Parts: sequence; structure tokens; C-alpha cells
Amino acid sequence: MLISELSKRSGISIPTLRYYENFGLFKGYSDESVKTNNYKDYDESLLEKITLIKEAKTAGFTLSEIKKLLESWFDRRLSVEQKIDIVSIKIKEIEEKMRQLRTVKKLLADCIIDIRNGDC
Amino acid sequence: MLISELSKRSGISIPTLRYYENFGLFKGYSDESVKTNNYKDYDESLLEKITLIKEAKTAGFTLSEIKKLLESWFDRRLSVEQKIDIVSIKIKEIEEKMRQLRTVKKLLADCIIDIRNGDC
DNA sequence: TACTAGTATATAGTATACTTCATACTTGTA
DNA sequence: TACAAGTATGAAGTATACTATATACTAGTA
Repeated sequence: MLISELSKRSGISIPTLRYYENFGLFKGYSDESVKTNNYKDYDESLLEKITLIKEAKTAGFTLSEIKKLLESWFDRRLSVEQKIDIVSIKIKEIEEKMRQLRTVKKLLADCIIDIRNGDC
Repeated sequence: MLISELSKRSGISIPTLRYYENFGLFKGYSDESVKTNNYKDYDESLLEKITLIKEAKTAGFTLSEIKKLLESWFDRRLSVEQKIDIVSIKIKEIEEKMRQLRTVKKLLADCIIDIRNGDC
């Protein structure tokens, strides 16, 4: 598919998709048989990858972190154990973030009690 | 306490503390009785406030959001119900973030299974 | 074939959250 | 009293993640 379709189906603007591609998060390939243009074709499977990018971003990971994760995924030079290590570290980071969120949530819940009691 | 002590006890660098103060997250007051300098004094209770700032930040909230939250806390013009509304919205946002984190965690856990199966 | 819409690339600008630097004054110790 | 260390302020620089602008070419329809 072309970039406009990718944009519509992923819900990410064309400039942002280009920024991501430029950043190295994924790559489109221009059809070699078509010589009149260099329009890039984006594979169907990219949508799944982009979903992960979006979710990892809302989870608070930076583009660099996401890039590293995606690279480890498809890097044939890494052993199974190495790949699992990289992903496991990210899972631990997510667990840490969830702990932080629970803490803040508790602080805010306590705050509501204080507000009701007129303590702030 | 002076800024260097606040920095040590909060674990936040002096320039960052100054940036936060300038941003309006909190305020130090220079002792009126001391006329030779304008060193600012930071209250003991600030440490608690700064803990919240740190945690809210790791939870993914921006300084503007945190500022708004802190302001609502201490704004006497807001009614109890208005304050509760503001805090409740943040709690909902935290819950949404936790959902996202669970999704990404699941994606990564599935990924580990795929790696073990040699699927990526 | 003119024209509108789409695509590619490069460069500049924006917002957030700092960090660094320069300058100037103050405090405390040798 | 010299001087190192601390404090305040303002301005510039940095990194991240976009967003906008300019330019040029291509594709599809009237």
C-alpha cells in the first residue's frame, strides 16, 4: 500500500510516518519494476508493527527504545537467549512503570479523601 | 532549607529545581529579615510535593499537567466537587495508561514465545 | 493537455524538559 | 582579607518528537 493508505489505516499522519521511517523504525520499498516514480510500497504486516510502536509510545517508551526492540526482533545475528534478554528487560521496565502508576494513583486517591475532609 | 539541601534530599539537580520553580511548580521565599542576600528558603513540606512531581513524571504526565493538578489542590476558589473532578480525571488517565502497559506487556510476552519458537 | 491530488525529499520551526554557560553577588573558612 | 564554594538570574544550547514549508516530480481525471 502507499503512504496515504498506511496513514489512514494506522491513524498516524503522513509526516509522522515519514519521520518514523527516517528514524529507522521501518522501511518502505519502491517497486523496481515501476521506473516512472519512486513511490514506496508499505507491506500489510507493517500495520501490526505500527500498532506496537503506538502502544509502546503511550506506555512511555522513546522511539530509540522502540527501535532497539524492533531491531532485536529481526536481527539474525542475535541468539534466541539474547533476544529474550532484551525483551525481558522491557517487560521489567513495564512492571516498574505500572508500580509507579499505582503509587501515583494511590496518592491521588488519598488526595480525594483529603479534599473531602477539607484538608487541602 | 536552601536549594542545595533541597537538591540533595530530593535527588533532583539544582538547575532542574530552579527550572521547576520557574515553571511554577512550587516557590521558595527569601527571608525578609535577612537583607544581605536574597537566598530562597524551601519549606520541609516541599519534599512531599517534589516526590509527587517525580512520580507523576515517571507515570508519564507532563509538567503542565502536574502544575494544573497541584494548582487545583491549593486553589481556594475551586469547590470541593471541582477539585475532585480534576483529580478523578487524572486517576482515569492513570487507569488508561495501565491498560496500555498491560497490552504492551502482553505483546512482548507473546513475542518471547515467538522467539522461542523461532518465529522471529 | 491542463489541472488537481498524491508522493518524495530537504530544511526549518515548535514544544517540552532540561542542561550549560556567563555574570554577579554572598558566605564561610584559612 | 583573600578565596573557594554557594546562590540568583538570564540567556543560550541540547535532545526528543514532531509539524510545517518549499520544491519537484508523478498519476489520474476532465
